[in-house]
Amino acid sequence: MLILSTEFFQQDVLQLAPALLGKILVRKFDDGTIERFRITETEAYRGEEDKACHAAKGRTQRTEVMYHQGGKIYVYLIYGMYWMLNIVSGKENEPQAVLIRGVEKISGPGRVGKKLILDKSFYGETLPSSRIWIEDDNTTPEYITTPRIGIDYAEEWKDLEWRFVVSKR
DNA sequence: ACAAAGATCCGT
DNA sequence: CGGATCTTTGTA
Repeated sequence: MLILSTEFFQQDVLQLAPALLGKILVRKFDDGTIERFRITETEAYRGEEDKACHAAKGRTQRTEVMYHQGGKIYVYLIYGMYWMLNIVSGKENEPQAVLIRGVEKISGPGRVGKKLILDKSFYGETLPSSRIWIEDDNTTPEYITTPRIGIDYAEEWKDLEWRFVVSKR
């Protein structure tokens, strides 16, 4: 069992997104309880050219952390009620992030954020931190790729197969 | 200052 | 298929 270092997340998002499948997302809650969730579904968002990526709008207060070195957390509130968990990847000034879309027994990024009790205070937090980190137990599941979900507005970028899902067996 | 849309989920 | 619910962003 190994806790992934900050540097691990500095590889390109198209490498990191599938590499995170099978890894274990660990959350230590305020009451001291620790829970582990194996990652089953991720998506890659890459660069200002990617119309589906929030950084397509450039460097703003919200997207700032995506321009940092990989290893930080990017959270944002969507539809007024769901906190989406992303891991910033790549090098400085390469806006990228991996969206954690699902973990074992929990499908959907909104439900993941709810289960982990995320909020704005996680924005910019560096992995590993005292209350959230990712472990590797050398599980490398098989997976399939599909287009990303919920980005129909992204024109020619909407069909890229940048969603990675562990395949059942 | 205001309006519009959003990397979603749930109930009808 | 529509409502919930509020932040971010663009436009004036």
